[in-house]
Amino acid sequence: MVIDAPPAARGPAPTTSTSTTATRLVAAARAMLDEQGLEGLTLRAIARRAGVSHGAPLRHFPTLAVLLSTVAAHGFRELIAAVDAETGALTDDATALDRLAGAGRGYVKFAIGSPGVFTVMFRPERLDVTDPTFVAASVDSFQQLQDIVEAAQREGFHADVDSTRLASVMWTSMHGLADLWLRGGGLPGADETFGLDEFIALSQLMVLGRASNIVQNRRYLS
Amino acid sequence: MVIDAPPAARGPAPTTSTSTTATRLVAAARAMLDEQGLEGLTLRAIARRAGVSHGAPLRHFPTLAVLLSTVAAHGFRELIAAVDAETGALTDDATALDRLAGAGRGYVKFAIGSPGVFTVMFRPERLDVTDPTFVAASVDSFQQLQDIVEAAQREGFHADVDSTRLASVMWTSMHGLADLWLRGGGLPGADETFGLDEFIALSQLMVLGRASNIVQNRRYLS
DNA sequence: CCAATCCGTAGACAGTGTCAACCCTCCGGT
DNA sequence: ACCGGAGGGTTGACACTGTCTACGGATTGG
Repeated sequence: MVIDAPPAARGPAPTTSTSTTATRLVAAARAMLDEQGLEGLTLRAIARRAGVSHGAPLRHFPTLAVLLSTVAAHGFRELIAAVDAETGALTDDATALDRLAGAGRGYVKFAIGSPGVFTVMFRPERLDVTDPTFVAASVDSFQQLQDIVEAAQREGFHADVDSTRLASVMWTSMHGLADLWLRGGGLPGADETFGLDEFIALSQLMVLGRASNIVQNRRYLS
Repeated sequence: MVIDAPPAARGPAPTTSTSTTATRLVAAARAMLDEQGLEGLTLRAIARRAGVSHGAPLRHFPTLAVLLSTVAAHGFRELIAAVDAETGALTDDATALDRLAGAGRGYVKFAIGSPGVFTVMFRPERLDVTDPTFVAASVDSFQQLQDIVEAAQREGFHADVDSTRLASVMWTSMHGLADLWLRGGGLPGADETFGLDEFIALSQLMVLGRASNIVQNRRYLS
């Protein structure tokens, strides 16, 4: 019946130590998001998947919204890692603006690669948006972006603009692309020859300007 | 008990003709969205608000998702009107790029002014995204944008880019701003001196370039 | 005039989130 | 050595949800 690894059959702590019921609930929710998205993501279904009774989750999370906030917080940590991976893959001669473009690519590719978690991260109606670990993770994610933006500003990119506000605008441009792409499995005008990478490049061409496209064109526009 | 205008007390059609049960259900859902957003937007609550029994809605909409898709379709019609109003308010010497900027302002201002409907319009998990009237309304909304984009291209704005794809990118930039603004009641860096209008202008400064900002600066940046 | 159709009702059903009662197991203090 | 409490699991109940079905009354077309 239980698909994932069943937990403590009963009473005693398995004390594998990294496989507490709380973490297994979060993992179960995460797995369901990957497989089915938001659909059927209920408290009881998560509990079933984790192999516990329907009342068990409330011993660890006061409410479903808090459980999902924990999942979303993990999502933000993964997002940070994905952005790091994308910017870290740049060659040494990359400019700060190239890194900013890389951060945008990392953001969108994470969203499209993990649509379930990404979606729940931006469904405030299903989260407890005041949950401290959720808030901390999303603040850290924004700070990561702001750091990159500030580096680009030091190289002259819109140096006169407040860096927080500039980072906000960078965020909105990539977020809108990710959100609308996810909404309908693409965007008007997308086809085999012009896919996600091309849309990212086009969007960044407009937002970041031509200067940033030296690297982008080399990598993504043939 | 019933807050809105009660419908047919019983049997006979009131035949006010524009106040059928179907339209009143849509109006009730719309009113609830304006007042409480997504929260508590259930089939039965909509029925209560419309003054009918909980089974009545299914006589007119096969499912809650279809009812909400109808509400969302209305939202797209309103959005089209809001964009028309914003671009129509421009003076005669406005360029096509100014109109494009106006369309963006209209989009974001509609979203922030009617957050409930706007949000449901972009919650595919609560809609039947195959509903024909929903699809038609959203297609029309995109077409409206594309027409404006094409006019700007005729004036030289990124004339070499496919107009559908360019319109998609314009859409994502404003949509991301609206979505993230709604998510937290603002954006990092917003305050009394730098609000929504300023974020719109900053975003458009980057996406549309400096040329479009003659009008914008005059109107929104002091 | 009468049958069919429309459109409303009420009741049932499975499933939901949350709460309360219970119960077992572990651990620290005396 | 015991025992009391806490932690963390169980089950059952509650109000509520979306949808289905059976029912009933009015309107209307043949």
